[in-house]
Amino acid sequence: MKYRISANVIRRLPRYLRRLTLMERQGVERTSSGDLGERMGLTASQIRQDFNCFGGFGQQGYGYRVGDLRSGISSVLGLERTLTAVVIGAGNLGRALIINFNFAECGFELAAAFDTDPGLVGTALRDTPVLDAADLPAYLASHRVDVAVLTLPKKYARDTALAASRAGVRGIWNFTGIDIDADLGDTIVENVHLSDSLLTMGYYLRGASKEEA
Amino acid sequence: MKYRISANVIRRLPRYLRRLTLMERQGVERTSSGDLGERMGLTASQIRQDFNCFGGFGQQGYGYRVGDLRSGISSVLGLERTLTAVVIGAGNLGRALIINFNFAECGFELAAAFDTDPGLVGTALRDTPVLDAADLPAYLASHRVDVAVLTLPKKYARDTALAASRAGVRGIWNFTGIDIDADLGDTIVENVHLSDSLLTMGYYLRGASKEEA
DNA sequence: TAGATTGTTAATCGATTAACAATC
DNA sequence: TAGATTGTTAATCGATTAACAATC
Repeated sequence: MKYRISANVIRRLPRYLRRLTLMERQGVERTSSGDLGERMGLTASQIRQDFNCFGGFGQQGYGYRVGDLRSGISSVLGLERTLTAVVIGAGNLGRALIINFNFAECGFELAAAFDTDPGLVGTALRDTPVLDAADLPAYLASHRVDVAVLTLPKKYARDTALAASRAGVRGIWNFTGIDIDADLGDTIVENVHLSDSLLTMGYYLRGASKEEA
Repeated sequence: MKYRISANVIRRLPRYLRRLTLMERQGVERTSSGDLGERMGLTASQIRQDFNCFGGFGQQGYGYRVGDLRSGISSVLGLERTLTAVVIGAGNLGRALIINFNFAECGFELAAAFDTDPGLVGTALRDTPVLDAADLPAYLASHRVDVAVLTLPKKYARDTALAASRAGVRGIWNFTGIDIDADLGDTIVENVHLSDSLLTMGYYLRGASKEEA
């Protein structure tokens, strides 16, 4: 049990979880660092190192039981404790998340969405009520909200994040495409920059064709 | 000029580009590794190392001209050469990308979207025509498409990726939430797992409150 | 010129890989 | 027991940081 787990390891945990969930569904009951490494493109060594950050999930000479490993990692991520989220901005992206994204599988309950569109306010999207954005401050004051999902226009991002943070929201999942680097105290901000991912792929694509030429 | 640029450096380039674009808009004309590092939370050393992978963008004793640096990085990413993309699946997420995502800024032209919904086929979403998914093979055969954006249901992901790859598509930007690890030759797959990002934040959120308790 | 800041080399740090004794 | 595979320590590799001469 290491004192401090590196961010690299933490960022691999969701991948492990995903793969193990898949294997469990496929009926695979047993695995080993070698087997898992092959499936995931990692070395057996790295996998054993990673798992040993949290104390032995495995059994010498046998390997790992898929179910135990999955629930062990799930527990390291804290998934048995459900946190509460609200989506702020029910445009296309907000709706996509509300309707398609599996918050529960990530240990979150999606309690409500907020929007300014009078045509949306009062409706529900797949069991999630859409409330008036004007009522957000009152809502945050009276409900425990752990995470605010920002899917509203860029220009409101900063102020909304600041207000949410001051109202006790502890995490901001930010899809607005701008970096929120205001002083939010110890509110954690996870900036999702889809463009980073496409730009990176673009680099490799263009590089690849350059070598051909 | 290093022989091989590490993936770590490449993944930082979009962040540099974003920040420099912002600074340019704000009218900042000049910067230094120290200044930029402070703005971005990186060390001056690292920034100089990163930039020197591509040959000096700066001037000793002066620093970097923001515009030059931005266009230098833009050029490293290959943004002057436009690639072509199509979105496959015009549900909420697909529409969110078509309508809100700035493909042009990432060096892509969004040529078309594909869906099976007869109510959508034939319409246009912000200048992007929505075509019948049944015509996708014919389209790929007759148009150069560099990247397919997968925003369709999970179950079609693998087959669609395979078909696209065989039809000459060189990159798959995959939002379906499953890892596509079929043998796609040298087609590059960029899997976007939004859940990874939320799970990671969840880990830190839960950890933070544990320490409080 | 003097001051500032790069480009680049050297030192440190951390992460990955290899090796192997422990043990199921 | 013999074979397999972990947990863990040691070795390697790469990435970040520090230092400093070059130079604008």
